[in-house]
Amino acid sequence: MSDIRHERRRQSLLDSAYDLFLEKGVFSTTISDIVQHADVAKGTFYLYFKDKDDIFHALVDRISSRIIIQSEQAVLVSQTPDFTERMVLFADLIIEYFKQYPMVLRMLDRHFSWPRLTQQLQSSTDPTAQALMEDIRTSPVVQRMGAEEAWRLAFILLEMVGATCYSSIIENRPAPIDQMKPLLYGIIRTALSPTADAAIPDEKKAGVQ
Amino acid sequence: MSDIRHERRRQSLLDSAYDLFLEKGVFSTTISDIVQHADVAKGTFYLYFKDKDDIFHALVDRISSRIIIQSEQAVLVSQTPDFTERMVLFADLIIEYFKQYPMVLRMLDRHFSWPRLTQQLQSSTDPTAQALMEDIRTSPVVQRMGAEEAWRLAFILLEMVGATCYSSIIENRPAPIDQMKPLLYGIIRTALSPTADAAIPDEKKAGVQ
Amino acid sequence: MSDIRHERRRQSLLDSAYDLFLEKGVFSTTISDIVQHADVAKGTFYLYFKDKDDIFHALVDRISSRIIIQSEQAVLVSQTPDFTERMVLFADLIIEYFKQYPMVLRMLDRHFSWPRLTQQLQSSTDPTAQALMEDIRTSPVVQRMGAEEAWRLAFILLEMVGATCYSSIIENRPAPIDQMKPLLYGIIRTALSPTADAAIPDEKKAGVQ
Amino acid sequence: MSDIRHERRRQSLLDSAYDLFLEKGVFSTTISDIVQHADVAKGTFYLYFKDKDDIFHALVDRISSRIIIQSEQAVLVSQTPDFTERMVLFADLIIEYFKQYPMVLRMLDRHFSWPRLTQQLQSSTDPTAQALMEDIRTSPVVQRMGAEEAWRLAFILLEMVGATCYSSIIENRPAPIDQMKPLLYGIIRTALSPTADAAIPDEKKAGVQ
DNA sequence: TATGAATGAGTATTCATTCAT
DNA sequence: GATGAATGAATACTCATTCAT
Repeated sequence: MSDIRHERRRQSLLDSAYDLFLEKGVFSTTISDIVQHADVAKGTFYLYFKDKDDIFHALVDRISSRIIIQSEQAVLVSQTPDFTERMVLFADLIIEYFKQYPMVLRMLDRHFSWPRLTQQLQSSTDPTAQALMEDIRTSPVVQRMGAEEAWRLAFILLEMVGATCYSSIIENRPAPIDQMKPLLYGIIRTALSPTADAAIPDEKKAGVQ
Repeated sequence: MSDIRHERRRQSLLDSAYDLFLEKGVFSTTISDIVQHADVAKGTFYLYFKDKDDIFHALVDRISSRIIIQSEQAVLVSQTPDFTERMVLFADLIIEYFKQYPMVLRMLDRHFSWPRLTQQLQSSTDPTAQALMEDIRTSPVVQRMGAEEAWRLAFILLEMVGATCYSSIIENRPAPIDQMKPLLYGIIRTALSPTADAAIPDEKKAGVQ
Repeated sequence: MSDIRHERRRQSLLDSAYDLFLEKGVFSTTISDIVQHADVAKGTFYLYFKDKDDIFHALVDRISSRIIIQSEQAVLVSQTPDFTERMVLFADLIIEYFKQYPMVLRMLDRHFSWPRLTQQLQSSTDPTAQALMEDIRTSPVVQRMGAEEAWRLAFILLEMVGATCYSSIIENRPAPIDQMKPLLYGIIRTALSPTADAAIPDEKKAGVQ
Repeated sequence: MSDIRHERRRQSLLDSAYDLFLEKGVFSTTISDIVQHADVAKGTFYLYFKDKDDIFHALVDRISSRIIIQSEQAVLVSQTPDFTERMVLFADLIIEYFKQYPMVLRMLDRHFSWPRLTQQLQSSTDPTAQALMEDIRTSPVVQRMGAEEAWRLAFILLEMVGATCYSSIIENRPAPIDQMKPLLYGIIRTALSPTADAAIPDEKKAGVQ
């Protein structure tokens, strides 16, 4: 299958981009750098990717998926019984990942994002990804709020975690990430707990103005 | 006063950058564009700013301050008695601003951020900025959690609002901003309400891992 | 042969640089001028040379070689029997060349130099260059002083000729080159003559101090 | 006297240029650098010098004079009886100076030159400079060859020494300066000795061609 | 498919010089 | 004389993209 050769080469370019983006930053890495490091010809790049932005987003997707799946695997292993605590653990594992690999976080440049992921994860054949999807689908939160609403909530919480990681770990503000964690987890817990629903206002109250 | 001339010229360059960044995007705007639009010589730019990044960040600060102050003014006018509701209103006004001026949001490119702001606001002589600072300082949340902790909470909530605005308004996901609002405000209300504190775990529970 | 295309293009850039350096001077000639005159794209220049200095030195080498070889050809044609007189004739031909093409001398800007040349000439496949090398190697001076010492002497004499040409022809001092010639040739003759050796002090006398 | 202030400031600019030219090279030093280091305003520079070239040449003259005078002083102290040996010693002292301060040699960039100097020295009121002039004027060489011819010879020999120093000390070729010295001094000795005159050809023989 | 030489548009930045104060 | 803010011309160099082989 030439498809295998094709995919292997594509991955080789992604690997190359990953190394260089981490090392020199996305901006300073040129397509010349990438092909040189991947040991293919200049023109070959364009057979696989449209431009630097294209390969960057493909890379963001790959990394994000891996972080998500890796974290979910650890969640499954932990056999945490409570859904909310599973989600807190999930968030914690992601934060720990970024703590350990801050350069990855810097590279992602706030592009670590849930919605982009859900698309991928939902169509993923990876069993761990499917387990995560299933866990959320059958969660009490979805049953209480409905799937749509629950996804949005999950989205907001992940954005919150991602944005806070970026500011705290990369820009060192407003405080070290370990001091931000209790607050983040507190918010996640209350947001997912049944009592939290009460705080959600009626539609009419939504627009405060 | 040569200082006045100096400041006026600086503002003129910032105005020029603002117009062009909004119109053509930050990346596509060149220093040449900026000086031409401001009607000063090329070299003059470098007397005021180091490079494009420098003027961009100066601009982000200026815009962010203005949005904050403008929103706080409306909050003051509303005479909302409850602190939590003042904060929800404050968030709402910011969201409405970005809804109305999505290009500003795009321009800020996720750089609308609380900590960068607090530094400025705290040293600001603007009465509205001082009123905001005072309101937070004397809030029940600060009294309950302590100033440090409260600032971090505020920070997280603002990051959450900003990140959600960006995704929702600019990238149209996962849902229109009006559908995100109830969830955001719910989270803000519970986070600021006294009962929320119960959800904040002890230090020992913080590290889930 | 891609090598032939490559070399042809390189020479074309050198030709272009030669024309412009002579016409406008090295300083006033820009890379843009060179590529325009050579009718290639800007970027192409950088595939062949690092910067203006790089092409300048490549050009100096090319010109110097040509002057040397051309002069040696005339020496061979003259069938001058005596080695010393061959060398004086050789110097004279170089001086005459610079007299005829003062702009070349100006362009070389005192970079016409023997050691840089010997490297090239020694590895040259040009029969005239090889004849020159052979003539020197088998000269009585080499036999008397040893090769090392003789090369150094030749070097000093060529530096002397070059520096005097520059001052005399380009800066008109201290006198017209024709009035400098007798002195130069006198020095060359005594330096190469057997009796000159007597004047070369012992090592101990070398450090006057 | 405002003249004193003027001269002091001029010297201060020259000092500044000297420091910076040595440290960063002539090319990389800007007029801004010079005025900043001299602690005067930009415009002031132009009250004293036309441009960078102007101050550079003023500096070359100052340095060259100092080296010459300093060397002549040592010659006078040595009380060497023979004129030729005084000249060899003089050359040696110059070489030793450049050996000790190669950066000065680099800065002079082959502009250390006799004719430029003679003008200055001849009009100099410095007693050492006058002693040097007098020594040459009354030398046997001048008596034998005539003043004109002798000056030209001196010129050639100084050019030879300067060019050889530059190549040897700065560009390390063709050999260390200490190995070049015996040859240089041999040439100087024979050139100044009475027997050397014999080698100077008649006018008709001058043009070898 | 793959190559990599050639392209050339595009831009930041420097710095000598001026001149109103 | 002295200042230094303002000027703006001038230029090197990069790098994404193409296309003939």
